[in-house]
Amino acid sequence: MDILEVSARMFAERGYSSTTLQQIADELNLLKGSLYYYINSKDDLLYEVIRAVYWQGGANIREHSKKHGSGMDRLRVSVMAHIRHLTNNLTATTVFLHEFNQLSAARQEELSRLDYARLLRELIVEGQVDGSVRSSVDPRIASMFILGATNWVYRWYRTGQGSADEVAEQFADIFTVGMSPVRGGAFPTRVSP
Amino acid sequence: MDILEVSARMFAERGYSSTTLQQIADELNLLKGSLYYYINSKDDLLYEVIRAVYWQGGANIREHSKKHGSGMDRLRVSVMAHIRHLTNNLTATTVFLHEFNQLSAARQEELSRLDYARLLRELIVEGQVDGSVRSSVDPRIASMFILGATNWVYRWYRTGQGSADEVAEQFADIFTVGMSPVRGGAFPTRVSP
Amino acid sequence: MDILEVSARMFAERGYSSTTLQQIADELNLLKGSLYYYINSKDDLLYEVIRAVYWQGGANIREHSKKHGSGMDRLRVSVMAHIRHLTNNLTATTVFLHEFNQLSAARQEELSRLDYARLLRELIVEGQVDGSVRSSVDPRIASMFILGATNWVYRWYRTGQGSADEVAEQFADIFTVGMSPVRGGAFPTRVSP
Amino acid sequence: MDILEVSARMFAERGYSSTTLQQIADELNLLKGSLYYYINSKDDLLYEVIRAVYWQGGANIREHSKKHGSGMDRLRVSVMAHIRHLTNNLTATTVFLHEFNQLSAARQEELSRLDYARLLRELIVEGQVDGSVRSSVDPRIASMFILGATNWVYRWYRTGQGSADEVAEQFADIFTVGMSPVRGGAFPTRVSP
DNA sequence: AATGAATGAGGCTTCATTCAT
DNA sequence: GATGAATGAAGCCTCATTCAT
Repeated sequence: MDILEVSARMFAERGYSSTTLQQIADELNLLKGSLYYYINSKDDLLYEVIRAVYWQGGANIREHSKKHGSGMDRLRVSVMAHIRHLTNNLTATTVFLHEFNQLSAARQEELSRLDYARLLRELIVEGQVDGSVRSSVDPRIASMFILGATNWVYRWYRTGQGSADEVAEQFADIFTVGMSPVRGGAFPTRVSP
Repeated sequence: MDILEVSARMFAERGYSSTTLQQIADELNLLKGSLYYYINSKDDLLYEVIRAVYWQGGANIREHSKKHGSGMDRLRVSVMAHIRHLTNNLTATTVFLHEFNQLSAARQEELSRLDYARLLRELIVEGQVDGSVRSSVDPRIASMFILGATNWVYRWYRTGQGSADEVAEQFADIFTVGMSPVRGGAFPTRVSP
Repeated sequence: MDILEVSARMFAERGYSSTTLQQIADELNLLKGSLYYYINSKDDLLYEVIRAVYWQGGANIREHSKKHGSGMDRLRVSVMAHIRHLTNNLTATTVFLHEFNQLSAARQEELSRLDYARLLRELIVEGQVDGSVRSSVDPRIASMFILGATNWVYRWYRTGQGSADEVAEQFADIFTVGMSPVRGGAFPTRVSP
Repeated sequence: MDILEVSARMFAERGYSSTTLQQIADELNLLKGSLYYYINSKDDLLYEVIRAVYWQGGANIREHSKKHGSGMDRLRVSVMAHIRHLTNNLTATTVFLHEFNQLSAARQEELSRLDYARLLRELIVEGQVDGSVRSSVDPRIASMFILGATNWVYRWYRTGQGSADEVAEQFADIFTVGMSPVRGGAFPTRVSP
């Protein structure tokens, strides 16, 4: 069934609540009412789109976070893998990040059990234990920093304008260096704001 | 008029298109139709909320980007100021970041003339010229990296849980160090993805 | 007060129910609510505009219909006077003819007591008695014929494009000749339809 | 679909803007919203009603204007046919003549391409060329004279009170005689107005 | 004489959903 | 598997009218 594909694309393009079942049906050469042979509700459609990319994304991060290496190494690998995953699934990721809170409270709750930020936070903490991450870093804030940066990618990355690998590497270089223990000298001077 | 305040709060809480004028009117102890004494359309309400925080935010970044110091210094200062601005305007920022694309194409266009990312990108380029930013950094990608991280703040930052200053400093420390020219030695070894 | 003038003009231009009190107030540099210092209701405004031109028009016809001469002579004179009256009062006439049936049933009834068609019909009948109007003419149909022709004038006559007198004379020539007893010969041959 | 029929009747009876979709739906035993399964907007409903009778009317006149005979003969035939057409389509004609200017400017424009008055004017001019119409007649004014008389019919003609044929003949007799070249003598003396 | 803030009723339109066929 | 006709609830918006000041 490509109802999910079509729905994902349209939700991504014009937003969940601005997409009508009529439009989805048109795209599928079906009548509006006929959709209900396949779905139970518009809500379910959104849920399915989000759930799929959400679990895949989580599995992807988790898988890479279990590789060998320091905390920092595994953080780097996991985030790069995450960026590749979301650039490979741009429409679904867009829907996920944009329309998550259109889901019912119960479903939002359900999908929050797999907490991307927590996965990253744990890697940072492990990095601080093994010395690969600077101890002055606040794991909670830093994990949100990285997650925010990656979750913004769908807003500007367009296939064809530079490879996803390049983005992943640039991102990783910045936070890897930025969170490493200071080497060879003083910390950069602060400029008072 | 606190129609704007009330609207901003409700748009932030439940989304623009899930907020009804009925609900806004109820909150203000007005009849639905009475709102039209103050506004022209629901759309205008969204526009006003977004426009205000958008211009303030831009002015704030721009102002700080003109201070003295190296490109990196000014980048650090500007981003920290931006974080303080958005934590001080959480609801409006939420509406801005979540509902921007519910605006008419014309209004999106209008509000895109002031491009936050460009402001940051310019500072990065200037930093590369003056040597305060590592030359291997891609200004376009790095500016999006920082903007993404800061634009995610509204999703997890809640007043009372750690100060905004702390967030700003942690963020700045990471990208400042992360984008500096390498000091005293080799670049961290890449882990193949 | 030129509320009546302004209203008449706007009713003529965009129709009674498409004209809002807001628009009328704007034109008068008043606030919408302030109109109610002068009027009782929008309905009254329409009524006043129509009543004025209606009575004037009726008085005008009646006056001319009492002059000397044959029935036909007086019909001619009255209709020509009527045409001059309505071209001199184009906006009010437009409102009268276009919006008459937006009036309440009671007011329509009231304004129907002065029946233009009846005035014309009586002249035609008198003309048949005195021999100035062909006896084969049906007075009821002929009076409607003339009234229709004149009541259409407001739709195409524009000040400046030929004088009203010219229109009046052309009209009068046609129905005067057309309703006269046949002279000097046979009636024009009918073409079967 | 008898949505058009019902709508035409109600528009004729109480005017376009005083007719609500609620009333139309009630008449059809539908819910208000259900109408939109059949129509796109209230405006379209008006357009369809008018367009249909408008084209039919134009085609009817044009067809008869191409018959054989003098200009006057064809004018007579065409006008008589027009009267029969409008008496046969009283409600639609009423809507056409009363609500035409409630249409959007674009649609008014579109429907003005077929200009009834022009068709009549051309016949009059041809009549002047072939000698069947008096040369002193102003074709533009005379065509409006006839069109006005016929366009007024819907206001007073009621089925059952005299046949449409009778009306058509009376009308035709008046303007036919009235516009013929003078026979056997002087023009009727003018009465100075 | 006029303002300004509201009211309240009702209008057009949209849309997810249902259900007999 | 799918259609076609409808439902029903709700949404945005308009506007004549009121009334305290």
